[in-house]
Amino acid sequence: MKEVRVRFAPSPTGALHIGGVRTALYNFLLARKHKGTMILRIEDTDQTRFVPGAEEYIIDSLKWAGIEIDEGVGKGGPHAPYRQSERKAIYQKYAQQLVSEGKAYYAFDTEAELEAMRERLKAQGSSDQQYSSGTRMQMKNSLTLSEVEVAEKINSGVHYVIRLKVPTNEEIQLTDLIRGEVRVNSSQIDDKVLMKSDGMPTYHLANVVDDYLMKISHVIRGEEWLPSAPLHVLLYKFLRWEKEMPQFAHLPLLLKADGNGKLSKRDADKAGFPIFPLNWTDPKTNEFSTGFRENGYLPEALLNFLAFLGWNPGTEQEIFSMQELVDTFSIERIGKAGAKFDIHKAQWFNQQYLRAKTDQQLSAFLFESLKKENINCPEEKAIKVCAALKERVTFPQDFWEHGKFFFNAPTQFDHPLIAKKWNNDVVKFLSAYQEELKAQPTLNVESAKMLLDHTAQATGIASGKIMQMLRVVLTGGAAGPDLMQTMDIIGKDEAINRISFALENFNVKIP
RNA sequence: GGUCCGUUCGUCUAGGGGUUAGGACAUCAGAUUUUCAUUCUGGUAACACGGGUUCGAUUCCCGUACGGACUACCA
Repeated sequence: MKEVRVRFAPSPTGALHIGGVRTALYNFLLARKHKGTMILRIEDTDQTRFVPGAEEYIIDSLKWAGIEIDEGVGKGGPHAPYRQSERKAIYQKYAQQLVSEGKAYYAFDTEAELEAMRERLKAQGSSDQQYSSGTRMQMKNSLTLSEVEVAEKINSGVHYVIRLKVPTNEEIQLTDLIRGEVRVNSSQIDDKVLMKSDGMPTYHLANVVDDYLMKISHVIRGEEWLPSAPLHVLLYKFLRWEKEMPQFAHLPLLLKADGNGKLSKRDADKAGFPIFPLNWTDPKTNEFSTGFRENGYLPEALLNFLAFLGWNPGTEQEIFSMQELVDTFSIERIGKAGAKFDIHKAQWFNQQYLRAKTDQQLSAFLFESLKKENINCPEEKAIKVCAALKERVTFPQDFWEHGKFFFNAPTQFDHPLIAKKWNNDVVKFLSAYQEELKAQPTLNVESAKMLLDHTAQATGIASGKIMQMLRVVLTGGAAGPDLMQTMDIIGKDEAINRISFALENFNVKIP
């Protein structure tokens, strides 16, 4: 097998879509598996759609996700430059070659003339309104104009494009690694523009030329490219690069979770989950979008989730480290059908990955939140808090969200619950418990529990009857981690303070 | 409209001419627990439809339906 060289080739027209991350991932996995090379190429041939910052965003996103680039933009390499806008002359050369060999031609039609053609064909009831073998002889191009006219036009600076002269009625066949044989009759393909009037190539030309020059072995891209793949095959043929033609693998699409259709930012917004890896503010519209990173998704969990959208190892293992993905991945096991994007599963992966970390690793997440809140905390306490909260957390920020009461006395209490459960027995029990706590030199999980049992005995009130109120008193809420553990973490003095506060303030409500 | 691609539980999917059609997420119920969560146990739930081929088809073939992509001097 020849050296595996794959490329991820986004265009810098905005934030990187999550589907793009998956495409990049599959490319990366194949490269790593075969000790090949992962290339990042920026396809910025459409100057009108260029968005400042998008390229950096793409690079940052891949870096965050752990998808490493071996060669390309931001990295350099033997085939530089890797930004297509900087390779204009190269495409120009091949386009000229095709023209001189009669495989492409100049076209001078204006937008209005193209529109008129489409309208005319439509009116005639023609099934397709393409600029193709059937219509090209009625248009203004170097096939219909004399050599002199063409030269005149070009010299006068009139805008023109170069179009591919697609042959009539020729069977074009390609083998897609995922879909098998795909056959298309060339009559279905229109005379695609290769060079635009601004001197830039279109995707089709640039893509084929670069893949050839950069010695790409596998083109792994989204299914939306399948219809134009035959055109690309034709280009390889016309350029006599058939032998070096890469293998194609067209990935199934990522679909929206409910209903049908391609996953879009709109759907994600509606369902309340991100679709971009990192936060992004569109410089043109100023529209802000949240990212997976800022929402608390761990990159390794997101990647694991993404890897399984369209691919599976055929075993029952679900949790895969990057290395395991590399070892197990194969194009043959990529499915054909589109996959709906279900954020629940992504959350489950996140939870799994979070739980697999040590309490100390987890404490780093808590410290991030504490820093924002300007709270100092010994590492020992942070670790204990994380241990207590570990099983009930999906995102890193949950440690703070679910554990605020470990650092600040609650200011809000579950009033309906208090109204229902606060009674004289509770007051009697908590008063006694408070006294026992005061008499105790140190408080830990064991002594808190021991004292609780002792208080129950002394007052004749079962501790089960007051536990929920004790929880509200200490944490403000009705649910949370083990109470004895909670008391151990907040400490003796704070526990006593919170009980006193409740005794003084909750008492009022008892008739 | 045309071309191309696709279709197994609600979702991600395994499987493949003869299976009790398997797993995971979600969901429901029970158990455990001082609450919630976790954990454990169990349950509901799928081969789009119609023809062939075959002793037998969810699996192979052909249609139909449905869905999707593409149909720009966008990628």
